[in-house]
This record gives sequence, C-alpha cells and structure tokens, in this order.
Amino acid sequence: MSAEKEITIYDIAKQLNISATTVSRGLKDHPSINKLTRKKIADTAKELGYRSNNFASSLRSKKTHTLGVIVPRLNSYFMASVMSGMEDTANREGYNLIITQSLEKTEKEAINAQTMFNKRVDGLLVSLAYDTENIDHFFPFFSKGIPVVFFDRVYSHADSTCIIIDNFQAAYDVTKHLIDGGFKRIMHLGGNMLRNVYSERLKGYKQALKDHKIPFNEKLLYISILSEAAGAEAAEYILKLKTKERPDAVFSSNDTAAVHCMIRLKAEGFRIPEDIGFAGFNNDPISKIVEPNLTTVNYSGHAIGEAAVASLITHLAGVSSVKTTNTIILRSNLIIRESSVKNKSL
Amino acid sequence: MSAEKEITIYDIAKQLNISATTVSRGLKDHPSINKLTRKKIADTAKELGYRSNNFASSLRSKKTHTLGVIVPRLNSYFMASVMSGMEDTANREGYNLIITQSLEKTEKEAINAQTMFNKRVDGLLVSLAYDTENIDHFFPFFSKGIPVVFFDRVYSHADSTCIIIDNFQAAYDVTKHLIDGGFKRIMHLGGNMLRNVYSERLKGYKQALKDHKIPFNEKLLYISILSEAAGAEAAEYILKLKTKERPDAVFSSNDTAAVHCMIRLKAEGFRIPEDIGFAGFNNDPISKIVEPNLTTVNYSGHAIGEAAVASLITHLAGVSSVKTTNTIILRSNLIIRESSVKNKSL
DNA sequence: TTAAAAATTGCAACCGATTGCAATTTTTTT
DNA sequence: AAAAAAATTGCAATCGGTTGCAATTTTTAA
Repeated sequence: MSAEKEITIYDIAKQLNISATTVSRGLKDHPSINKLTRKKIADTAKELGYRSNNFASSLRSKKTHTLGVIVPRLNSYFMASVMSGMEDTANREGYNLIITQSLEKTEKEAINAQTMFNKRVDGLLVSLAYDTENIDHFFPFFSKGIPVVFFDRVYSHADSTCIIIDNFQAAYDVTKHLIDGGFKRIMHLGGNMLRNVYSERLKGYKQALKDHKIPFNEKLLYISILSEAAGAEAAEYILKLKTKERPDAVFSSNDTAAVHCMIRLKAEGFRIPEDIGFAGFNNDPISKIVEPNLTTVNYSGHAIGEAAVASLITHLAGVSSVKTTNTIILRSNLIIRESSVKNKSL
Repeated sequence: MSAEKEITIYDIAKQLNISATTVSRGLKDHPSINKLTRKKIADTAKELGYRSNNFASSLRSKKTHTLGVIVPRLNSYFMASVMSGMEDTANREGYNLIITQSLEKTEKEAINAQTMFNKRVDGLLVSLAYDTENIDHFFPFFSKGIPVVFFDRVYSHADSTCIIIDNFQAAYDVTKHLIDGGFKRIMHLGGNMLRNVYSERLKGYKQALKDHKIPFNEKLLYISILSEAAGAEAAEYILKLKTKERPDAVFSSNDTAAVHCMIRLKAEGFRIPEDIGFAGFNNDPISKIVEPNLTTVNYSGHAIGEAAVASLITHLAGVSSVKTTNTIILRSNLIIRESSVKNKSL
C-alpha cells in the first residue's frame, strides 16, 4: 500500500551526525550518553516517527519482552479478572502477553508450552489443567533458566514461585461458618486432588470438622470436575442417598457446581437453606443470581494476575532469585449470603 | 543456567554439508528444493533439536505471524468463547495472538492499537469499545495496508471485513416472539447507538413493532451501558412509571441487564412472565440460572472467533482482497425459555 | 550426441538493533 | 600545565534467517 519506509536508528544517526550506537544507547537511556545528546535523539526520533524494531532487538539481545500465559479456560469471571490484572502490570512494565488456553487438557497444555518455548517468551505464567500430573512439559523452561510462575492452580516446584490464596484457611472458614450455623452433615464437592486448590480446600474442610468433633464421612465427599453437569450429578447423588444419610449442607469447591446442584435440588422441592444449606467458592457473578444467593469465598483475580506478573518481572530483572520468594499468598474473604443462613435475620 | 547453545540452520547446513540457504528453504518446503534433501534437512533438524528463531525470520521477512486482538472485556462467556475460537484457528495456521482489553475505553483501545502497531502484528482483530466514535486510531494500519477485521462490535469501513450476526433479524424475532405471546407494551433496553449491535437490535425491535401495528413508544426505550447496575436502574425506571405506562415485557440487548432488571423487579413482587415478560441476548450462562430461565438469542462466539481469524489469514495470504469479502454473517437462533411464555405449557 | 529447458543449490548482501572494547573528549587532580 | 580519571562516543562484529540472482546439475528435447 503506502511506501513510507520505516525509520531506523540509522536515519536518526544520520540526521544528527552521530553513530547508530549512540542512538541505540540514547533511546534506552543508557547512562553513558550525554543528557543533551539523549534529548536530541529522543526529539529526532519523535520527529521522524521512529518506532523500534523488536525483532532486530530481540535477535541481538535475546530478550523478547513477551510473557506466555497458559490457563485452563478463559471463560470464567475469575480468569478474565486475572488476565486483566496481568495485562495491566505487563503493559506498565513494557511486556506483552501471549495468552493460551489448555481447555483443561494436559496435552494442549504441553503443546501450548512448546509454542511458548519456540516463541521464546521471557517467562511463563501457568495455572494448571484439571488433570495435569507432572510438569515435564515445562522442563525446557527450567533447564534453560526461563522463569515459570504458577498461580491459583499451582505445582510446588523448587524453581518456581507460586501465587495463591490460603485455600485451606478459606475452606476452613466456610466449613466453620456452616457448622456454627447449625449444619451437621456437611457434604463437600471437591475437584481433582492433584490440584492444590481442591486438595487444600478438602483439608480445610476436614480440619474444621475435626476441630468441631464431627467425624469425616466418606459418603459426604463427592469428587468431580465441578462443571455445570457435575453439579447436577452431585444433586442426583444426594437424591439417591437414604433420607437419613443425606447432607444438610453442601460446601462446593466452586460456585458453578454449587449453583447447578442447588438448582437441581430446588427442582425436587428442597428448600434452601432450610432443607439444605449451600456454600461455594469464587464469588462468581452467578452466585448473586441464583436464589437464594450463594455464600461463597471471594478473592481478587485481578490481584493474583498483578502479583504473578510483578513477581515474574522481578525475577527477569534479576532482583530476586526464584529461590528467594517461593510463595505469595493473597487475601480472600468469606461472603455470607442467604444460602447458608437458616435464621432469616441475616 | 544450562549452556546448551541454540541450534541454527548453520549447524544443520554444516552437518549435511550444504548451504544455509538450502536449509532455510528446505525447512519451509520451498518448491525448488529436492525432496530427498528436504527430508534430510527435516530429519537433521529434529535430530539436533532445532527450533526456528522467529526474530531473525521476522527481521528479514517483515512478517511476525502474530495477530493482535482488541476486545472490550474478556470477562464474559461470549468473549471467552470468541478467544477460544480465535486461538484454535490461529494456532492451526501457525499464528499467535496478542490479546488486549480496552475495558470499554476508547483511550485504552487507542493505546492498545498503538502497541500492536509497534509490535508489528500482521493483522488486527477488533471488537470496539462502548463509546468509540471514530477509528482514527486504526489509521496507521489502514495506511500501511495491515488488514483489520472487526467482529461483533464492528465499524463499517471500506477497507475492513466485518464478522457479525444478523442483529436486526435476531431482535426482530425476539420482539415478534413476545408480540405473538400476547405482550403489547414491550420495553427495550438498548446500548450505545454508536455500536452496530445495539442500533441494529433497536431497529429490529422497531420493525417488528411496526409490522404488528404497535406504535413505538419513546418511554419504553431505555439506553444504558447494559451493566448489572444499569439493569437494576432500568428496573427502578420501570417502577417509577405510572402503572398504566409500565411495560408488560422487556427485551434487553444483553442478558446481564435483563437478569438484573428481572431480579430487581422480582424483589418488588413482580411475577415473571405473568406481570412482566423478559427476553435477553447472548445466551450467557446466567440466563439459565435466573428464575424463571431467560429467553435469549444464542450465537456462537467460537464460530465468530474462527471466522474472524480465518478471514484475516486469508487476506494475509493474499487470496482475497479486503474489498472482496466485506461482511460475513453468522447464524444465530432464538432460545425460548420460561421468562417469556405466559402459557405454562411450554 | 548436443543444445535447450528445468530443477537444484549456493553466494553474499541484507534486515535493524546491540555490545565489547577502543578511541576521543572532558573534567579532576596534582 | 601535565597527568590521571571520568565521561562520551564510535567501530565493527554479531544475532539467525531470507532472498535476488547466478552457478551448477539434471532432465528433456532436438
């Protein structure tokens, strides 16, 4: 189309009658360049409409200023918030993101990792797929010293930083809240125990039971992928239990499963929370729409995204080693709504 | 960390005792390279663990194999689906995506466009922010001949392809469905008329009224940003109307506003659909959770994402000019649920 | 068998910024 | 004012593919 050719540092150099070296240094505020020269370079660059060529730069410097992101899925409010936080921080620091989804499949996760590796991202941000068992597919990164930061669904690994919330404590608090509210047979809908988020929540749930002298009941534990369908299936499971064996409350590891379980039971005539109380996890928008509104655990995806990128960039800058800061724990809080409060005086 | 140095085409060339030129061509199946040689190169590349250096390649060829994506927000089920579709297609074709959000701000949209431009994406995929009035910020792309594809929230422009659904027809169908169901005072919750999606839906709504001899009533049109809060405010607006002036149905341009409007009215004792019917747009997951379930328009974000990327890549390949295919319209369908059906025999 | 056409392969310049080290200029110190 | 130290600037090689054009080899045609 248009033939306006790109301006390079050589054009700036020629115009100012200095070397390209000086221009290159001047443009990135290298300390050895005279202030006045630096200003002249900046002005000329602007005047000529110069824009840096990342490829030439990356080729030589071996830095891409690009971070790879691998998440299970983008289509949740939580993940979208995380992305938003990551993007804010990355942009601010001059980095770009390449975002991919594993769609909960280890295989796709591995392919994505491979792609990222080939794209030579400076660092990687990962939240693991549902059933990823090992992290061999990230080995090339470790062996090459490319920092990998895990967030939310993490994998404890000596060379990586993890950004999480205190899932154990949050689950403990939810369970305690239910117990304090008079619920005695609390069921837990959990996810794959390979994932820290689900195993920690289960632990917190168990600990709360224990601290309140309630025996853990294997029949009141239902493990699934926590999808909409899985939530409905959990309801079917409950319906099949003998009346006396049924739970009087459900604590789900996510809101999606909680809500769909609720809906199914409501359709069967269960009153909530009178017949069965409910609590979820995530504070997804649906938790405020389902009736009654769902008690849940709120935590900021945006903050997690920011923390993850900030931590990664810190590593890249060499300020801190990956060994130094190994885990960053962010705040979460319990939001009590009608689904778990029998006493209407909420 | 590790010192294993990168394998380059020169290493392959040396090993096979041929030139780097031949290796370069062989690796990308250039027709002038002998089949056998090609195979030897491929084998050696695999054996040595060669990975192409995109920067060197991009530097010379001036192609980045990267597509820029600018969306208003990622945190909706629809957009996440779009991303998923885009990613699938892009990966399959050997392209990568750089995804950014404008957060509905024209200003951020412009900054993102600038970043994309500097990153020298091969093409751009855009869904416009809520109140973007002109597309001057994409001018650098047009003037440089970099293809821009608009999807969903498009801007009619001679040099760009648009991927949309037939918003007019879909809205017409929704409105007709309500009219056929006996609703006579149908309110419309619309978005900014700058955005095709909202203006087309309003047109479809008006046309359906007209075709059924129902006069358009200015008081039954409520324009907002269609957020959760806006939905609730629309409810307040309805409540402030004199009883006789109130609508007996609401057709919202998105599910979010519809649902929150519904919730607010339900809290005031309105029965749905008996007192007031509802229909939304998007088939968001919340439409299946709210009670009663919301009638809505379903269309595939995934398909839109796929079509957008496919179209863009076609342009890049030079197969079709941007002028040739100007608009691609995808399928949508009305999903009728309880919120709009008075007769319980649904 | 030889000339002409087609298929392969390689030379060498090039894309644009970066960087170690040397050279030059300016400032400080003695 | 000369020597030493500090601040600036530039040379030239380098990063790893890509590509126009020429050279060489192979195949086909005459």
